[in-house]
Order: sequence, then C-alpha cells, then structure tokens
Amino acid sequence: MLLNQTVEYALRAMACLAEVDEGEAVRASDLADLASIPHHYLSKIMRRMVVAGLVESRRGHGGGFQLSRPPEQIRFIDIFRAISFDPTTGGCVFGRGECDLDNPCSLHPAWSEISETFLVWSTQTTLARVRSGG
Amino acid sequence: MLLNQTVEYALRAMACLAEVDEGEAVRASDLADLASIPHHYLSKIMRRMVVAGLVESRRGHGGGFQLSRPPEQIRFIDIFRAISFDPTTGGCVFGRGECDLDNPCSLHPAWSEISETFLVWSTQTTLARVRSGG
DNA sequence: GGACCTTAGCATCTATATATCCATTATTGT
DNA sequence: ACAATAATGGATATATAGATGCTAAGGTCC
Repeated sequence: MLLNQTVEYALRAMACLAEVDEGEAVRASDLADLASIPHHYLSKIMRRMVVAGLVESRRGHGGGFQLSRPPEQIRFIDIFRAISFDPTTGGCVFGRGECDLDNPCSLHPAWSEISETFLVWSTQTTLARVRSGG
Repeated sequence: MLLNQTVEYALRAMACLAEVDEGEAVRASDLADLASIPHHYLSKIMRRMVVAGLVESRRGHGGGFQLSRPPEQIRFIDIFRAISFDPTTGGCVFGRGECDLDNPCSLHPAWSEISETFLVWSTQTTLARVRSGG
C-alpha cells in the first residue's frame, strides 16, 4: 500500500466521523467497528486527532468523538500531520544535503514531480470530499 | 517521507547504476558509498534486483552490478515491485471487500485519484529520466 | 593451482510500527 | 451519592522493517 497502516487508519476513522451527522458523538468502540480498526489502537490514533485540534472528545455517558469543525475545513494533510506523517519533509531522495533546486541530484526532477503532486492532493482534498462521495 | 526506507534505497541505488557507463560493473561497496546506503543492507536489496531481472551481477575480480537492460527500459514500478512494494495492490482504503467501482466506499473517489496518479507516474517514469536529468 | 576479489546466503540484532491490556479519570443519568 | 459510561495514559507485548556480521561459494588473475 502507498501509505502506512496508521495513516490509513486515521484517514478511515476521520472519514467515518465525517459521515455521521454533525453534533453527534461517536464512541471509540463504534468507530472502530465502523472503520474496521483494532479498538485499542484506534484510541491512540484518536487521541492524536484531539491533540491536533481536529477532533473533540467527550467522556462519560453519551460521550465519544466528533469533528471539531466542518468537514470542508479538515484537509487530508491536517490528518497526516496529526500523526506525524508529513509528506513535505521528505527532502532529497538521495539524502544529500547539497541537493536543492539550483544543484539538484539526478533523481530530483522525477521525484519532486510525484512528491509535489501528493502534497497538492493532500492539501486540496478535505473531508467534504468524503461526504459528497464525489 | 512518502515511501519507506527500503524503497528509497532501491530507487537511489538503481539511479546510481543508471548514471555510470553501460557495460561497467559497480561493486556493492562502491554503490553503497555512492548512494549513501548501509553496505550490508544494500547487498540484500541488490539481490532482489538481480532476482527480478533488472540487474546482472558478476562475482570475483572486476565484478559488481550493472543494469541488465538500457535505463529507458527500466520503469520505477519495476523497481518497486522487485522489492514487493506494489502500489496497485492497495485496494480499498477502508479494507472493505465489497468496495469496488460500482459500489465505492466514501473514500474511494478521493483515494483512487492519488493512487492512480502514483501508478501512472511509476509506470511512465524510467531510469532514462535520471540520466538526462530532465 | 594458489592468492585474491566480490557476490550470495544465512543467522542475528536493533529499532520502529502495530497492537493489547489494565488502571485511572472525567462525565452523565438516576 | 451512586452506578454506569467512556476517554485517557502508561506499561507491555508482538510483528515487521532496517541493519549488521560472518562464512561460503563463485570468479579473476598471475
């Protein structure tokens, strides 16, 4: 798969949250079932979403998780960064410090092409895309 | 980073091989220095390239590795598949069996957009791109 | 044939990602 | 106040990725 397991889980969980009515909290265990994610592991992931400010949590009876703002204001890249998966920090594929736009390594052009594309996609795609299904 | 470490190493090593003159073998240790890859780890990666038929190896004095065919005939996806990183086998991000084009999950459209893009890129980009630097 | 070079293969070790368990804390409803 | 509910946090287990070391096997050169 293109992304790692945790990133995939996070995306799925957030997509599920975006599908439920706003103002309604979803319990961690329900979310786990809904998105087919190991219950306990999901808790850890959701915590990171809360810390990043993407999700609000309520404890106690009737509690659960819900998006802290409208789906159209939550970009995929926000979710990625919330779990420390930052596509922009890749740097040179060669790992060479001296590689930059002025003095690019041989892989640079081909690499930045796809890397830029991914960055743009994750910046422009929001959870609203999920709800509309478009 | 977008790709995992091993995929990145493989890409770097192959790019280095593509840069040297054809017909000239590069020793594993030289290649490791050139591409900044741990020596012993590179050996394992190169073995996979040999098994996949992308690279030929010669033992003994004057031996080493070299591409088994011209750079323009080695696609990035060939390299990825050689180390079991196959971007096409991702399937549904939701992990739902019932998700397909007729009955897509809510993440499907957004997801297949970037996933298709990556597939096309890795299929159309070859090591020739590395040599020309374009 | 013998000395030397270089990949091949295996076994192992460490780090990180992934997953689980359990006690604790906060909140709600009665 | 009490009991039930649900997130939180820490400790720990398991799997996989990443890295290393050593010996064997194959090849070159004199």
